[in-house]
Amino acid sequence: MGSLPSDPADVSASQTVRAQLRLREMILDGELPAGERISEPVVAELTGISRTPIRSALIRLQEEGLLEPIRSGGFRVRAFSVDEIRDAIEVRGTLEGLAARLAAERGASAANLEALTACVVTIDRLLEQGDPDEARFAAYVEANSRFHEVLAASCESEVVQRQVARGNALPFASPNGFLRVQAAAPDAFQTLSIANAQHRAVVDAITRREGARAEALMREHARIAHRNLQATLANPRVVDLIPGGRLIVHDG
Amino acid sequence: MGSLPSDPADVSASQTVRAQLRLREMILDGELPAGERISEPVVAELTGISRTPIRSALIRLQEEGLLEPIRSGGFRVRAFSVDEIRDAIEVRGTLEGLAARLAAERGASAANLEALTACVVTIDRLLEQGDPDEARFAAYVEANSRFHEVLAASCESEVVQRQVARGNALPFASPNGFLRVQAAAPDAFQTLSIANAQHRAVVDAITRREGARAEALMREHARIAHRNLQATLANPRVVDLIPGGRLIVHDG
DNA sequence: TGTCTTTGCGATGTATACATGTAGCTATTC
DNA sequence: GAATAGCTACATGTATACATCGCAAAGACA
Repeated sequence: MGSLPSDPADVSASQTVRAQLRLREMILDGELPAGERISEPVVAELTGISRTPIRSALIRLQEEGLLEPIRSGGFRVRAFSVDEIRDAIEVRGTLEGLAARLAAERGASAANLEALTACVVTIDRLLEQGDPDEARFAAYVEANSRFHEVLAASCESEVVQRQVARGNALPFASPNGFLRVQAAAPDAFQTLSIANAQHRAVVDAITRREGARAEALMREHARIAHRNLQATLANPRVVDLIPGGRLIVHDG
Repeated sequence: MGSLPSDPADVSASQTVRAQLRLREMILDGELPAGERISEPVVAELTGISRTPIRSALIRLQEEGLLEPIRSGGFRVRAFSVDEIRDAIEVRGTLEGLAARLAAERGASAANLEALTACVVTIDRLLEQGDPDEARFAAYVEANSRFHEVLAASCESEVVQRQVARGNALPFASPNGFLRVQAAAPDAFQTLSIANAQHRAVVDAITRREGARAEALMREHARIAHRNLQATLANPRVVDLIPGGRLIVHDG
């Protein structure tokens, strides 16, 4: 009842889930700065949610990797070095590569292959339309998201799917993490075209049961994010285009 | 105060940690059978710990993969199909392979390389002594554990290390999961020798900065567990030799 | 003036009380 | 006899009260 009515997607969910969503949002938006201790009473007051559900949410966010425990108790918002982001991207690529390989070796269902193809086609059409406006960009994010989601599901392994989701948990590691800066780059069209060509090639590899090829492609596909990371660092003004950009610590 | 004095490793830790350790133990020992809902008041009574820390522990164990949420609320002990265990082993191999590759490509520290070699030498000496008694087996477990631990640390990446730890979280996926059944097999000496030869080869590959070789070796190394899993299924009497063996559900 | 000590505030960790919702059982009716 | 409806009991989700521990600030003493 105490929760603000402006909160989105907060209806008909438990306080714990609401707290988790809200806190993640606050962290990614920089309302809770990196390195700062999270005070339970303060965020309880801020969100209008009592301490108990806040507590549960904090534990989940720690497991998620967004928070780190403090020795004397409680949590603080984690800061991410460039090296850590690079490694997180590599982890995602490796896990998505595993999913692709297993999908190829074990055979993906016709439904999943169709869904993957549909995503590729959608993205191709969007790219044909030239410079993206906000609506087309949202459609692109949606299709890209769905491609990676269906791919993880294509190996029909809950265990793998779960682990891939964990690999994507860090905001910078997610397939959509750097999408906004990617789309804002001068060579955006080319990069996005290459990315979608990789999508298409992966679907082809899975269809032909070529596991090693599918795996290598997904790994390389993830490494596009490395370039985007570099671009982000070179042009600090775009740091606010990526979720949680403020959490990046710029060390030597 | 209410906790049983017989509890091991329970001194000087928070109630939450105690609860997590104790609950994990109870699940792995079969005290809390797979599929059964975990009743907070019951385990609170059983452990002498109040509901709040129990709650925190349950959330952590869910993130760990040992529990699954129930739609109407609460958690139940997860059952693992043979396929899921197979996939979990594959995930571990993939992540340890990543760690090995990065260690090779980036170069491992002299200290880590020495520590890895020390583990290999220790295991070799233990194998030379013939049939293992309980003490030698414990030493073997210790050395094997340490090898995998140091390997994960050798890429100097907290992110990778963390993800490897997550991959090992499921009891069957851990490097030591099937060690007892492996040591009890008739061809135990040969299998353990092969495993240690793989250890040695990985160290060699990392030293020579041969990333692809190191990765392939760790993947194949993990797959030894597949054979052990088959052996376990063929001889149901050894199911109690592996931690959490009772959680395996035997479907067609 | 600097350092050490002490005091106080506020945080977390823990326990418990309360409300709501669900599942299972029983009784009644068709 | 079976099915349905209602009730009971117990579970979780939530809120809050309490104790302990850490940290910071202020004051006193050398």
